[in-house]
Amino acid sequence: MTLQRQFESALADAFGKVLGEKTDASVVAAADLRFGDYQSNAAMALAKSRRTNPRELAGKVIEALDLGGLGTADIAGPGFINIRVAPETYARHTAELLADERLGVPAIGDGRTVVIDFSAPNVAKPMFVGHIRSTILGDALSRIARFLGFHVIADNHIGDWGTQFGMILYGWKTQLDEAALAEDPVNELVRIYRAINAATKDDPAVRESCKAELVKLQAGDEENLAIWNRCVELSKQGLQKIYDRLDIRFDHWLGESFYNDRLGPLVEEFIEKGLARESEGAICVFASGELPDEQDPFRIQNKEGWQDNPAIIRKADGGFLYATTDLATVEYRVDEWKADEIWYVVGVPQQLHFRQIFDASRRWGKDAGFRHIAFGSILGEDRKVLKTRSGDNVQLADVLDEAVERAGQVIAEKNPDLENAGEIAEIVGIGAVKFAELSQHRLTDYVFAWDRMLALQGDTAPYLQYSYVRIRSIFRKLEGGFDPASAKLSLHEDAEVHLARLLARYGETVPVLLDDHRPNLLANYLLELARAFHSFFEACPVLKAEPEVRDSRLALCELTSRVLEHGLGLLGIRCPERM
RNA sequence: GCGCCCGUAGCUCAGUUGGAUAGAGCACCCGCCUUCUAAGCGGAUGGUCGCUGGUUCGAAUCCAGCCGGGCGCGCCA
Repeated sequence: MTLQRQFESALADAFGKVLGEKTDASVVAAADLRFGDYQSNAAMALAKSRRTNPRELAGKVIEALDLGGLGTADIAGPGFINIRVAPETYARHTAELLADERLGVPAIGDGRTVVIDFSAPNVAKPMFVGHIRSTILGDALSRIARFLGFHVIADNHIGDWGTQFGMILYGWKTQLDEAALAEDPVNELVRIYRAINAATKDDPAVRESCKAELVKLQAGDEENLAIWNRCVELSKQGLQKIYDRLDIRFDHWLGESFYNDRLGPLVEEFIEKGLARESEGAICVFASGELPDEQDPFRIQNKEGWQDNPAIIRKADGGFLYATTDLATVEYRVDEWKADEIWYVVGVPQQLHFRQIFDASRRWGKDAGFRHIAFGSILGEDRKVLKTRSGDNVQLADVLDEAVERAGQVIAEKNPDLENAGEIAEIVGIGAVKFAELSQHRLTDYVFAWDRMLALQGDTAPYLQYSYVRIRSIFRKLEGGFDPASAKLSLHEDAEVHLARLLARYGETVPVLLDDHRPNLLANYLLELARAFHSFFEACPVLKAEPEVRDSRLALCELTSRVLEHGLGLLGIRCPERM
């Protein structure tokens, strides 16, 4: 059990004795080490509701408090209860964590099934930097949820059926370069897409031809279906290369096309059940009237007052849309996969869309714990959102290449004799890109800048990886064996105690990451841990210390390297042995 | 017009859900490599947390109103 939970339990008992009834007493890591290791504001909160003096209440609680020798408690200010943990407690706790393969992290998921929808690029287009957020965030959340005991289904809902296929089909038939296709399929698809896209702008005839190709495809024309199939396969192979580099795997790739057959019947079902009706030629889902207007995602207010803001599920021309596919997808995930929760890792602009989908799904009887895990936009230098459609967008593959290139330069400079330099540059460079994304609050918009995303010093993945590397280096130079399982720890130096203090907090940090789906809290924790380690490393020699001190410090090093490697692993970032 | 998000050090950003003297990184300045990897460590400088009120023992955090920025509001995804 984490120290935090032990203190909460002891404090709850003490409050129970004093107040004569069961209460919860939350304990958090102290804001400032001068106040102790942990603090509780429970006395102030409880005194308020009971109209008693908080300091007095805190005093009685401290008298009744039994910390079992883990530490000492005192009162401060208006009624804070501060807990100071004894170094021996940290020493013992560190030894316990070394024997625990979960590193102190409780499994809170309880086997519940959660479907995570992330990345979802369009086929026949490369991934741009804009895709980085959903892809990396979604993967990290998948790893975290899995470790916390959820049954995770990672689903890549690729855009394999959009209207862009009209242009691609027409381009394929009129100007495909077979040699270029063999060389670099995705690039060739992009080339014809762009060429036709440009042509449609000033030639209505081309536009009509594209539309005709799309209609033929949707009607099941064999030739067009075969071309479409080929395009999707080639695109998937291209995407897989990037996912391999990013070390990302999906359990399913059920794209839009997978739900095609369901769309027509779904719309009919919605009409039959009175969930949707015709309006201006289109079939729309409107407000239920069950909610007050201000809570209803299908109603928004404007000059004329409350107005319907429907989700269109069938166009006037009979075509289906984004909302239709998303509803079919919900149905499949709830009925076939028995999803208890569905998380959508999609940008914040689509908030309204998801509120409508979630509400419509519930009224339809397809209920799950829906979560739109929104994130902010990546902006260009002009502070405008990077548009996927504009041609000057930066490709994700180029960002990765540049990151690895820069990491390679640093290695050549600092450690020219390093073996496997190429492989390590890949681990470091890609780690840097991932960490730049994950260390930030997900809702923050940011301007894309090479130097910022590819920084290798300061609060970055390489900083964390470097602390791991320093530890591995110690163990390589260690003569004779060391058995972490039988290590006896005694902590004397401030740097030792502080390192142990942070190691104890890993199990307190990981479970809260999913409260609001924020991996950046883990990034913050890991940076703090690595800072503590680097300070320790400078202040406390390990190999040259007396045998008992040495073993104690080796135990700290061992646990630190395990937590760093594990924590980075939850973010999808690997650790090299040397760098 | 209505809704959502944002405004914190010169720059980029955190801030454990209302706690104590608001923290990191970058940049700048001063120190530290014959001792376990200097992608590092120690120190210095740097803030009216957009503005004004309110709620209370206590507000960067919650509420209201302004100012500034981003995004979204019927047949794209």
